[in-house]
Amino acid sequence: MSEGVEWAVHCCLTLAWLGDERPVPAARLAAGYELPTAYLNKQLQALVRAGVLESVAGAKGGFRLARPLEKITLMDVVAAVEGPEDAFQCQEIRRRGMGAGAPEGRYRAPCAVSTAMRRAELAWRRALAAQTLAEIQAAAERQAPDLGRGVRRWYGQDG
Amino acid sequence: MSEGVEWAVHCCLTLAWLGDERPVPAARLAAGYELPTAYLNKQLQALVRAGVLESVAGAKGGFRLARPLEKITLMDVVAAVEGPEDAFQCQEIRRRGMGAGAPEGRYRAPCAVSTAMRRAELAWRRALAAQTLAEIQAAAERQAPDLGRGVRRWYGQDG
DNA sequence: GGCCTGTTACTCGGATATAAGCTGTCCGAGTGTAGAGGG
DNA sequence: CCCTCTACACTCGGACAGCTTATATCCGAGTAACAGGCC
Repeated sequence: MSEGVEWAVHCCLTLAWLGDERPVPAARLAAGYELPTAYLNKQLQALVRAGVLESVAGAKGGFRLARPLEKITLMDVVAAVEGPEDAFQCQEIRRRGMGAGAPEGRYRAPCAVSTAMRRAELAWRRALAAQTLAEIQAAAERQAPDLGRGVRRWYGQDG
Repeated sequence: MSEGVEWAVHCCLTLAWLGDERPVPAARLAAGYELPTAYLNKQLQALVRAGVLESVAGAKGGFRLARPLEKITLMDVVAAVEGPEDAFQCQEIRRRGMGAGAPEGRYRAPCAVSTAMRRAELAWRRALAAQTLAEIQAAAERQAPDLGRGVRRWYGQDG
């Protein structure tokens, strides 16, 4: 899996801690985690296309959350970065080779292998959609209650 | 996800339909689905290393199931082909940049983002482990009851 | 003093190189088989 | 007729290229802020 997912989630949490007062530039977010600025910008653009973030152009511009953290699920972020298509793609190899001269209606029903894989992937997607970023933020603050304050201080220091 | 997973599952089903009378060469299995022989051989070797298949060397050699289909889960096959490591790898970016000068015990607990992603992946793995290849075979035969006969006929034709 | 305008600096956004991993291929080591020869 | 030895052909197994995808980077279009000039 692409590591851009981790970057995206952390950036969303950071944006939430900073509040929506003013947008945060990609370069600033990248500095906060020592990430390559331009490449992180690419991931943020994907989040904008998915409707998770909003981008503000011009001076004092940057990115901000498009909606509150309670309404953003892990599924939204993963789908934005990794793409909406399924990880397992059935190539229908059952029709090739020995299955070439099969009667017409044999392949009417989807491949049993594909069905089984899709069932597992659905469980994954459901687990992702069941968790909002707000819950993750709450879990992080349960570990370190002053995390939000620390983020705001770091961004206020020289930003 | 690698398409070798689909190949591996279909080959296991084929081996089960043919029975354990005699091992089946990789070239024969590849012909059955019009797959590149040498590359399929690579995937089959991975299954052997995982203990799912057994390989027989020499003339009249080939591959056979190491245990009955009821005792092989989708998880076994996926882990054998894709590798046992998790898809989501936490890079611990929370420690970099703004989190560099944090106190000692802050990162004692695992990252909340990583925990959330791991939870979803665990659901995926559980769904994979809950399905045996025998159940998939049963589902396939429910769609086409004469599938096993067809496979045996094709392999008996010129093999 | 207030308003308008031109400049400017800063931002996003997409087009462009580079590296890694998946896909595909090839050849050698090993081994069971089959056949021939001898007892 | 049966046993043994030898040569062989077939198999797996790992080492070697080609290509798609992910990673990283750069530069241009656009825009909001700001300063200066004009009313």
